[in-house]
Amino acid sequence: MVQRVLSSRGERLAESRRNVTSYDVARHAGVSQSAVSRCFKPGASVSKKMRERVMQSVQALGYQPNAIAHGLITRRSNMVAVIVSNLNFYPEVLSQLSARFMQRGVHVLLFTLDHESDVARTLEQVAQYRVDGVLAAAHLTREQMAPFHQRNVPLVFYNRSYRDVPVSSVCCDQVQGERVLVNLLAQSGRHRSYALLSGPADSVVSMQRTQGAIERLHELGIRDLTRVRGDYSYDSGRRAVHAIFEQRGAMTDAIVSANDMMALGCLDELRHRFELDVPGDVSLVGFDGVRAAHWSSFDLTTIC
Amino acid sequence: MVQRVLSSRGERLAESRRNVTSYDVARHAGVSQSAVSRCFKPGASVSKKMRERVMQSVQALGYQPNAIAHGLITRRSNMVAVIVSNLNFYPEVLSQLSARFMQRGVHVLLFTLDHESDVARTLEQVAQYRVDGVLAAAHLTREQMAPFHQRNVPLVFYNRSYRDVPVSSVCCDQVQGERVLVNLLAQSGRHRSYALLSGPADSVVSMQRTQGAIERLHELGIRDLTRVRGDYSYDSGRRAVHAIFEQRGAMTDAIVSANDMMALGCLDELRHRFELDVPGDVSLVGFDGVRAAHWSSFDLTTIC
DNA sequence: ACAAGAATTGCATCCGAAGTCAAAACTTTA
DNA sequence: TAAAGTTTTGACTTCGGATGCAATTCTTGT
Repeated sequence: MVQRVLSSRGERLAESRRNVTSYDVARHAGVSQSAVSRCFKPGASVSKKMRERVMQSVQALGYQPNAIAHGLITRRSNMVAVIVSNLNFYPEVLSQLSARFMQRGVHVLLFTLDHESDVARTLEQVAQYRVDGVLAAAHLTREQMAPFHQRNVPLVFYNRSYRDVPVSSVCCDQVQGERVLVNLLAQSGRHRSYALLSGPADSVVSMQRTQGAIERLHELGIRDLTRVRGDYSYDSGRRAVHAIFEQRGAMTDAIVSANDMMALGCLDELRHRFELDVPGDVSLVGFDGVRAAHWSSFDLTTIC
Repeated sequence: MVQRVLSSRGERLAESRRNVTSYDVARHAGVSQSAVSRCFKPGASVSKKMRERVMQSVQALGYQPNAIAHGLITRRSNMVAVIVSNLNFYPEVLSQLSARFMQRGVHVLLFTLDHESDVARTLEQVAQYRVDGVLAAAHLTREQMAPFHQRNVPLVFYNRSYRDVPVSSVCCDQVQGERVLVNLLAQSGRHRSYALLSGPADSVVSMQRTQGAIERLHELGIRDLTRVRGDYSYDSGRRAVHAIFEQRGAMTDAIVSANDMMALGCLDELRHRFELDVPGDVSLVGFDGVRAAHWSSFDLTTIC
């Protein structure tokens, strides 16, 4: 019975479009399928003669091992999920990440979040692909992390940390970072009126940065603070300048932005629309250290 | 015999860490595995009662269908490979792409190329994952495309086209585009000396754009042309300005850059290091239409 | 040349879900 | 209420490669 099954497998080789499998290679080389499989496993027990014979058939048939089948049996997909939010997307980081992973034979399965709304659905997908690890540049609740811990899937956060939850994360201290930036502004001692430009309401990172800024400003005895909210984009930074000036006239002479993109938007709007000098008339700090912030047109004060 | 196998499968349920499978759900709900499977297939023949019973067990056990196993049997991985080169990486495009694919239940498996050197290895990986389609923002030779055609895997190129090879590609006409940009420079009629800043030597896109520029400049009777090469990066744009001025003194008053990033580098270097006015003293055109090109600090002339 | 040991090889089975097909359960009709 | 038709359900096989184990072949030592 089993024999019949095996032989019918072989016979079907004749069929057209099917992908070449290890059985096909085995038949062509006159060896067992196990032998073929072993030839692709580094460090397996295979004689030189066998390896040659198999590899010849591999070449002849153009065999490519099926990573999906491999993943099923070994329970390792050799893929890591990278979850990024569409809004604050770090291109350099992603590209470097992928390159480094690929060097180690791991591939990046990309998940993007439009709004934090579909996090749950996205996490389901992540779970279904049985990825070997997850790198999240997005906020997860404790409940959302749990499945990964249960299944022993490494979960690492990028650019956000959690107090009281034992998860790995690669990030800077958002609160402390913002305090440092505020200090830089304050130490010149010449600012009359501060504005604070936050990110989206549901961004934990924005919350932490904003908190750091407010704390430090309060400690420094600064009370006069305009607060506006953006969405992390360049354009929202430009709009924010208008919002700020509407609230306070053009008094504001220091702006603390929750990220670099918005800061760049502010900067351009201040300089080109309002014809103000930055940092002469208005000082500005960002956060993230994106490439563009260092370009000589901007030379934005930023960190991370 | 087969029965024993099945029952031993069931018994192993008692083991600890294993992922919950459809067999586990079936056993818990007292139905067959096929039934569980059908409950996850839209439009399958399942009674309401059955679906409820199964879903209850699914909830109870926290079952997540295994996309790997699903992919193996259906021969559809629901993944598309996106191959991008590390150098010219279009963040917005990638993020939009991923979002749109995800809406359709397809996921992006990311492949990055450091140098065009490891293309072959990368393509092997792509093949092994049995992706349902490939989007390549990189140059492939005819031989490298062949396997995809043979296996009927849709292959689409982004931002590069091939003459005489029947492949889909989404891109603009590089040659014509550059001709248009040259026209824009030329029509002012006030430029004495042109410089052409190309991309990496192995970039076909750069070759085409450069070719378009040279053709058109020649047609316009412009002979005085400095040529330098960059690597598509902002920094290489800055360096290029020095290279250009070393070759021609500061005569050059029009620069055609093969992409926007380098153009922005040029622009910043011209303005802030050489204190020249752009576009007053030197005119500049890019190519790609990246976001930053439209920022008001730059307002770079670009297309695509 | 032969036994003991080491290195290879093949058989059978597994990974986890999907699809085929026939049996079973439920409806409708006469 | 029995026959005929329709819908559900389950048993079994399949996808393609990995692996434990026994069988086989190859080395060694004597």
